[in-house]
Amino acid sequence: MKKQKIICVVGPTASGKTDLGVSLAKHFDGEVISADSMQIYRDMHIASAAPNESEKQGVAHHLVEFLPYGSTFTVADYVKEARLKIAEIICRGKTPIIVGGTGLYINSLVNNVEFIDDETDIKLRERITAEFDRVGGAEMLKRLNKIDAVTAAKLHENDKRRIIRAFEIFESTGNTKSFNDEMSVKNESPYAVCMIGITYGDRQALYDRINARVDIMLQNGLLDEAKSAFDRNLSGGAVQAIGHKEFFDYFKGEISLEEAVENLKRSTRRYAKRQLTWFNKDARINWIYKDQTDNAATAAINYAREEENYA
RNA sequence: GCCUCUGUAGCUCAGUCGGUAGAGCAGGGGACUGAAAAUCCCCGUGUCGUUGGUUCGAUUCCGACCGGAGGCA
Repeated sequence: MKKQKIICVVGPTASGKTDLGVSLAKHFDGEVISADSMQIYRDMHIASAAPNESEKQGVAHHLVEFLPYGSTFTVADYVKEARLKIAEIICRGKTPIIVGGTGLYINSLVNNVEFIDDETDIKLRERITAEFDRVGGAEMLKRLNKIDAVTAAKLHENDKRRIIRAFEIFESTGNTKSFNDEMSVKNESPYAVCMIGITYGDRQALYDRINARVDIMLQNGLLDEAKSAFDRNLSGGAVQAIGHKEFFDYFKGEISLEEAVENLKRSTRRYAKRQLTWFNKDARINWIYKDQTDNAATAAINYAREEENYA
């Protein structure tokens, strides 16, 4: 079966992915599918840097600001939705362009990871978490080693979330996480993907961009947006977003606004670094360095044109 | 002008009763399969202000000088 061609734009926050995605969409008659774990939520438009109508330039954008702030959404949900969107776009005879910075979402989609069709069992998770808190990470890891040595060997005793998840998988499916992981990538991907990465060659230049963008967000009303999130006091994926939680201590009167802004900038910088760590190991990515090229859009279009850049 | 305090990592500061030094923050590297903007792991050589002296040996003690802060006039 012939593989479906898709273009994928990745990179750290504030590197200009949105812009580049739109340029590619216009050139290749495409539609954008976001791969961003925060832009999916509503009511955090400024913090998540979701594209506004003028930035979209008439290009259709999918999986952006379509979920209530307090809801939960998982990688499995993402892959399911994104696959549907890709199929729809191809049906329309257009090119799907995945744009985003959430490495886990992108990898899972592009590598065709198959998730078991199953809801997250919160009760089970809570039970295992309580057990973890009772006996400690070292003991939990020891127990995990008995049922799934492969996974246990990869985890540190402090890696609470992953240890808990490993037990969660075992108890709900009866299979080990390592077995499920292996099974999850058995089927070959139906996509031929051209991965384009955008960043700055000079780390400091990226950080300068990030700092400046935070200041712009503040001018655009980030504080009010964060305040209303604070007042609603919801739970769910969105509360983890960088951009709101950094102001919570300020609203409580524990730190100054200035400190909160510095914390926000720092969190964003660290996030960008983690994103780079994630993407740097993906050999398929064709990198564009914004501070070393005159025209990022042209460079990206050239990559997307060459058949050899699809894998 | 005199007196006191002070000068150690990018920043804030410990410390060495004399054997060339270490924390926090910043920063760097890595991991990542259902919370992922989350979560987790690893990483500290720097003319110890400059310059003389004492000493086997000085960042540490003494002197001078150069910065900085405060006080007295």
